[in-house]
Amino acid sequence: MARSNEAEAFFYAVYSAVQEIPYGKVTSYGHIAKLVGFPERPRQVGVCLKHLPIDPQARHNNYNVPWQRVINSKGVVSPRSQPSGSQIQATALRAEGISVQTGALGELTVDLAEYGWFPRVLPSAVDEDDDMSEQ
DNA sequence: ATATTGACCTTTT
DNA sequence: AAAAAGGCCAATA
Repeated sequence: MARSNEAEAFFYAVYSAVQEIPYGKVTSYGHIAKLVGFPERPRQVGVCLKHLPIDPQARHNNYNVPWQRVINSKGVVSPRSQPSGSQIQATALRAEGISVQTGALGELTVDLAEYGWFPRVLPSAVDEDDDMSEQ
């Protein structure tokens, strides 16, 4: 089964990375992509998560994967196809104590400064370099 | 079989 | 400052 060994590895890597997200924290698709070693493929991360809770035995599904903790880089829950889906995700996030604000257009925004989880991947890129613009 | 879409991100106007 | 374009590749049409 599976498509290719490469694709399967990517799926599993993504699921593992998502499982690393602490409870009550969120991260972005792009960061997950970086963690698995493919910073240029954030969209495929979404493809992987889309497969998750739908079919229990369709593909490498894993109910232990907290897909809800993955949002886009703007700190907004991805609207996805149906508006209800984002609401479900927002509800799940609130259940973890994450504050999700609803915009006028139904945009579900999360404060990345508070709930964002972005561990640095690079081994030794910057050490004593003080970042002054952080917020 | 080819063509378009999409739970996105970065770089470039 | 905001908007457009490019890129990526599995899944769907």
